[in-house]
Amino acid sequence: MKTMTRRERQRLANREGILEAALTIAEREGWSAVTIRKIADEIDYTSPIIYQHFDNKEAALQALIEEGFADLETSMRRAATGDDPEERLLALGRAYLHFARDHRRLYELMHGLGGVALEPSERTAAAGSVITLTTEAIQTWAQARGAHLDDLLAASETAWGVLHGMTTIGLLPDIGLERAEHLAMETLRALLQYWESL
Amino acid sequence: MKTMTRRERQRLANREGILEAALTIAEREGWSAVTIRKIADEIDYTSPIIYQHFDNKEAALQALIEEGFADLETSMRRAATGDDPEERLLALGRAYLHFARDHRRLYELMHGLGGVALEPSERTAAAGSVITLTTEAIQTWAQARGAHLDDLLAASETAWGVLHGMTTIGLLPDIGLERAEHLAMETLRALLQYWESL
DNA sequence: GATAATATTCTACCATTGATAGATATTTAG
DNA sequence: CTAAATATCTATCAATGGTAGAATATTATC
Repeated sequence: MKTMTRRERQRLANREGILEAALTIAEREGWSAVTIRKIADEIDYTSPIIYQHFDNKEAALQALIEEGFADLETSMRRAATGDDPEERLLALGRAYLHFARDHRRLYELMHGLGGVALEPSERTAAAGSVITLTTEAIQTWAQARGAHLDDLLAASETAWGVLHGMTTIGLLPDIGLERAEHLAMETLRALLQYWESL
Repeated sequence: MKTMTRRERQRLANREGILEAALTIAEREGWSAVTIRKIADEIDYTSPIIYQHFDNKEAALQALIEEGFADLETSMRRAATGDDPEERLLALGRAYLHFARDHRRLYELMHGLGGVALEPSERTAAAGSVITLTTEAIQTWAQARGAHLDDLLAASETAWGVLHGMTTIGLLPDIGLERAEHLAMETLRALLQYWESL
């Protein structure tokens, strides 16, 4: 009996268990309700345990952010499978919006929304691979189309800005992520046409 | 002597003084450093005074947000003076980015960044007039150009998303708001060209 | 199997925060 | 000059992030 409880605990009182618990609480009550004590409660431990796995609350959330960007990258990679370079770019964008729809709270955390203060620089670092992915897709598209894009990085940053901007307004109750996805797709189409015309 | 101090205090211990103090602290140390006690210190009072003017901390910040959107609207109105509808739209966008540059911290607060949790619905309400302004400018442009825009609101939301998205990435240290402004302008141009081609 | 060594977990505490009640000063009115 | 009204402060609360050290459980040693 006791051993059983013990084993159960072992399962939760590790890095991953703590992060899961934090995310669970955030999904229920938002990020500002995520406290060390509630996380500890969620995994049936007391608060000091958390500090054996993370230096502080911020470090734990930072870990979640990194996991989140890794997941986002995976989702985007999986989505961009088609042959048509333009369709692949749009699929990348759709995957981005779908990630936000399916992991709202995590998306909030990853972008400094939801009442958690985190250094922007650390968030940027985590976003790096997503940018790289987008840059590659744009480069492929530009080559296929014979478009002459002098600043590839700028194009990628622009796409990123568009996706994040539309997602942010899509998170507002009046607009919604479905509509935001539509707006984002149209904007991306507009950008591709524009780049092709340069 | 005492009267002097008294008068000095009177000047600060009102709604506006409190909001000014909060903003001052935020400019110095960021929003998560803005505490009731620090605000009180800044205006040479003790903390309970704040609650004579605002129900709670959130209400004070909400008031700042509303002031912020009103300021943003004013800035944008002032900027959009030219005759050419396209140039006016771009000027609107530039004014948006310039506002973020000149009032970084306030912009963060207005958009839920910087570690302050606020109901998105209230922020949306405050943003209403900016949307209206943009919508009008787009409508004028569409009429002048004979562009057939079936969903004017969608166009306006798109522009808003682009501006906010580019601003957000511009706030990141690696990119900067100057570059973000350039990217935003290009995207708006792309959108106008696209809308015209519909 | 008892006991010492080690690892694990908890209790008790600290300073800071948002917020409130009630005491104390200060101004105004009679 | 006193009394009512107003303005302000002190003292306190519960919740938070974080830490030290006590207590418990586990493992190794004899």
